[in-house]
Amino acid sequence: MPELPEVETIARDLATQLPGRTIVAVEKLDWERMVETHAPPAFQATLAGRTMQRVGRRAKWLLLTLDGGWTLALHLRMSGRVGIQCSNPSADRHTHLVLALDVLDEERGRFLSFRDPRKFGRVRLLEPGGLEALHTAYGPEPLSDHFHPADLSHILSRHRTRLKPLLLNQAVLAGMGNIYVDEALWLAGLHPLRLAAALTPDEGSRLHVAIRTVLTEAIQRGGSTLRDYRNGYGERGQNQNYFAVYRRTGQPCPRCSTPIERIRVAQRGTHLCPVCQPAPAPAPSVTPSATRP
DNA sequence: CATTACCTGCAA
DNA sequence: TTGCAGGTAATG
Repeated sequence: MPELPEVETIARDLATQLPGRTIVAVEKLDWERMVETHAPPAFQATLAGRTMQRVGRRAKWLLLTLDGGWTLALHLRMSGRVGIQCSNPSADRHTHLVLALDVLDEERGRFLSFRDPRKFGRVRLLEPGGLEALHTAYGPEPLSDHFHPADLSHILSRHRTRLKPLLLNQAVLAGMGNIYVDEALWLAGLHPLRLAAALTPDEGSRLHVAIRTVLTEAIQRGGSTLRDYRNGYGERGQNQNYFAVYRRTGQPCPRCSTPIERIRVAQRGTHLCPVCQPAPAPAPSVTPSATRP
């Protein structure tokens, strides 16, 4: 599901609603494996009475800063959805976590919910040390002011792998997923099977621009909704209407009109324009070429 | 690096 | 019925 732009959009929405609100109780928790750090009684005991101070994001984690140095971290994985509701959503069979919030007035939602039909989503309740570990587990934030072309060049040069699996690796670069890797590689004109370390300096800087452009535009459009994703208000994103290649197999490339192809890379459906993204030279054969005169 | 597992729902 | 899905961790 959500990649960086979707999680960022949710975080910005929640940031207008949650700071200052107090968690009264865990109203529902019916999928215990969702909470990785605590058994349900300790989870409830630690959360109850805490006030939310800030909402942020690191990689694809949504971070709710609580008083006392705690952080509630939510990962939506493939089908997770987070939102604030005025009426209790606990009856929904796919809503596995509901936090009851303090009552302010009729307008403000009183329930913070995590819905996830596939049950891949995860929750961690972290002390300061745990938050540090979470931060160091991930690569740089691609939209940070500190992420320069040289940082990407360095990443590319020190990995002997192909572009797509590299960009999907959260420990190397945080926040890219299947959609935005395909889109960024198309924008940069690079085939997903190219070897990272073999890019020219120009190709590296094109990729740097492409990554930041694709992510920034997706945030401006409120993220991409394929099926499950909704922002903090339950609304769909619009970025899916602007995909160049993702899930556009057979449709014309926006740049050259060649039909988009779909291949399998790193076990993921991968979309590309065979003209704009020329395939790398095939792996060297074991025997020398027999086509010599 | 590839495969499998984790889950459910939906389209082909 | 099969295969596929926005992610990641755990295996050979």
